[in-house]
Amino acid sequence: MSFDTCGIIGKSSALQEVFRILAKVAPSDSTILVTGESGTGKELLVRALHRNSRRADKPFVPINCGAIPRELLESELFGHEKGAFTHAIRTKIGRFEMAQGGTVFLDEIGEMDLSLQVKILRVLQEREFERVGGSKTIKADVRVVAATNRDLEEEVSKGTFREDLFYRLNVIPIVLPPLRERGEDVIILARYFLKNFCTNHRPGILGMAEEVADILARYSWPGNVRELENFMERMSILCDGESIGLVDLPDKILRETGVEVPKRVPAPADASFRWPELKDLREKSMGLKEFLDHVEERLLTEALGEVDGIKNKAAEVLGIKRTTLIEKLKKKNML
Amino acid sequence: MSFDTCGIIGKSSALQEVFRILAKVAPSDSTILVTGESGTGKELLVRALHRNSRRADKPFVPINCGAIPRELLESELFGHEKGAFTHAIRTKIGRFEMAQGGTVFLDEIGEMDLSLQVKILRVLQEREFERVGGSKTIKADVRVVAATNRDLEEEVSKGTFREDLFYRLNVIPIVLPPLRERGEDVIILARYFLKNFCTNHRPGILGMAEEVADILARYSWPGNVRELENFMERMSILCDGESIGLVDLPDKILRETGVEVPKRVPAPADASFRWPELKDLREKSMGLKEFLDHVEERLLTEALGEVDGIKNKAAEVLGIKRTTLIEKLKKKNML
DNA sequence: GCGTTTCTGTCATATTCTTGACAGTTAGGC
DNA sequence: GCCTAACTGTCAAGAATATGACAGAAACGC
Repeated sequence: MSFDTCGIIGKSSALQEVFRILAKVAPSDSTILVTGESGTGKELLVRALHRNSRRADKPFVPINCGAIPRELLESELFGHEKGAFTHAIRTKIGRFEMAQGGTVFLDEIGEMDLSLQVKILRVLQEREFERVGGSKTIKADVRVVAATNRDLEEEVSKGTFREDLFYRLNVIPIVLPPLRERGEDVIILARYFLKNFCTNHRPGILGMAEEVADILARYSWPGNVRELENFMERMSILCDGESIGLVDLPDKILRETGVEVPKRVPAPADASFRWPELKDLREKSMGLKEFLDHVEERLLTEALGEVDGIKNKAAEVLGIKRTTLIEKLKKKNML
Repeated sequence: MSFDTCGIIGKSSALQEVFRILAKVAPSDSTILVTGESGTGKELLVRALHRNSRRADKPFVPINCGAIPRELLESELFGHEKGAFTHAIRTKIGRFEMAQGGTVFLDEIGEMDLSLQVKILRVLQEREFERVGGSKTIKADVRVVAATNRDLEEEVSKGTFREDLFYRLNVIPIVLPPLRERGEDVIILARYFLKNFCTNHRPGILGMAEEVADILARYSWPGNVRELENFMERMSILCDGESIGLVDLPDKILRETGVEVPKRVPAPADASFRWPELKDLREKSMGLKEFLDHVEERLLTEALGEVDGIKNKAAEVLGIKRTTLIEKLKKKNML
């Protein structure tokens, strides 16, 4: 579908469904409301939306409505004229103006003051606004995307969120699934983060045993992707060996997933991995190229075996193109 | 020096010295006497000589003087006319005639009858001979190379070898060193043979631990290269595992080299080699290419470390060209 | 010093590898 | 049957790699 996912990683059907919707709505200018638990990557999603819209080369202006004191938020959004209030020393451009032609991302819109909600509503309906303390009306050629982790319908019934604004925003609702519902993605993301942290902050490479990956996949990740990312960073710093083992996992995760901690006693190290060394080349009387070829051949064979000879899948497992795999097999007379 | 060694393998200074001489004398037509224990590869050496001579595209005719009954040897060498003796049903061309323009290799010349020695001498001096029972004198445009594992000087003093022939042959003496004096070559050859037998008669690859190689290098190899070759073939058939271990070596060799057999008990398998598997890629979240690159990088680093950063030597250790090594380092930002 | 050897990096060339585009097969689903 | 989806191999072009030829720098012997 040629949709730029801008670094959002995952293959779960839940996520793919989100991408499907996103690809459909991105080209239009419709207002979008993204809902999802905190840490599910809402901002990333909206960035992707922007990048795939007609406004991609115009500004993307995110603003976290929950992080800014309500007194300041208005002038932040709309700007203010000089002398509008104390400290308003000079005229200031607001986010909506900065975003001309582009996209404004209102994060945590559920935190927004009722009084401000009206002004946002006006922007959505009339496509215009005024700076704080200003009288000139400014046209707003912006696409508005909002996000929240609250249940806005509930806020509406509690009276803390304007019903009319909710309906305006909720033209296209997109629900970002929590990590725990993205199955396989946990492992993909975990390995991705681990690798990232290693290349940046570590000599050598820290691996993760498959049993460990399985446990992580079963954990609930209440903090979603953000929690996972932090967790992998911690692991990359704390673990010394070649690979993250069961013993390295914090009790919290082990308890929740109900794993018997095998104690640090056994250390079987039966057939654990060891990077090939020069002496291994010598032992097999191979040159570098021949050795690498042989390693490659073994991996090709194993990959093919694992997927019943389906070259298509084997190539994916190996992270190479199918045609590349075929050419390799040809070269090695395995075809 | 661009000398084609025709499959003679080794780097020992003893052997290099032989090559040096060989390269010098090959282009000339001088008679050569190769001395060396049995199994040192005399025939191979003479073939190399021939191939590097001006006669390379003419016949190379070897004849083992010790293997042919003396009654037959003469007619074998010089041919015979029809009816020269019983069974001489038809005229037969001898080896010297076959070799016209090429090289005749008289192996085990020490075994040759005194009466025949005279005729060889005539070939060397007059460059001519007659077929057995023939009267026509035939010109012999051949280069003669002789070899023996006996001490010809001793044979001369015992009276079993003609002094004049000895001096004629011994124009250029080449002494092929016994394997036990070729140090490092034992290991090179052992690995070479092992690899050969494996590719031909075995699924998979049998390696040889470095400790084993060290022991082989210390053994005396009375049968020289031939014994070593046979031995490696035996190993390739008898050993089951990934690699030849101390326990696989016959007592004879262990006793001679004074090695304590560590019994079959321990089997520590501490950090023994294991070919990388698919799960190792997954554990490190690498694709095939990235993984191989990483293995390569580690090996490059290790090789460089082993030779104090001398890229020239590192390349040799790895069995690649120096320039290739440099390009690889460049690509990996290690330069 | 000076000649010789050894090691070095660069560069152009030849070779090999990778991949996208294509077209043909097979296997179900209906 | 027919359609779709997944899998297959081929091929050409572009990217990447390997290597021979070169020339400059260090090391060595004398």
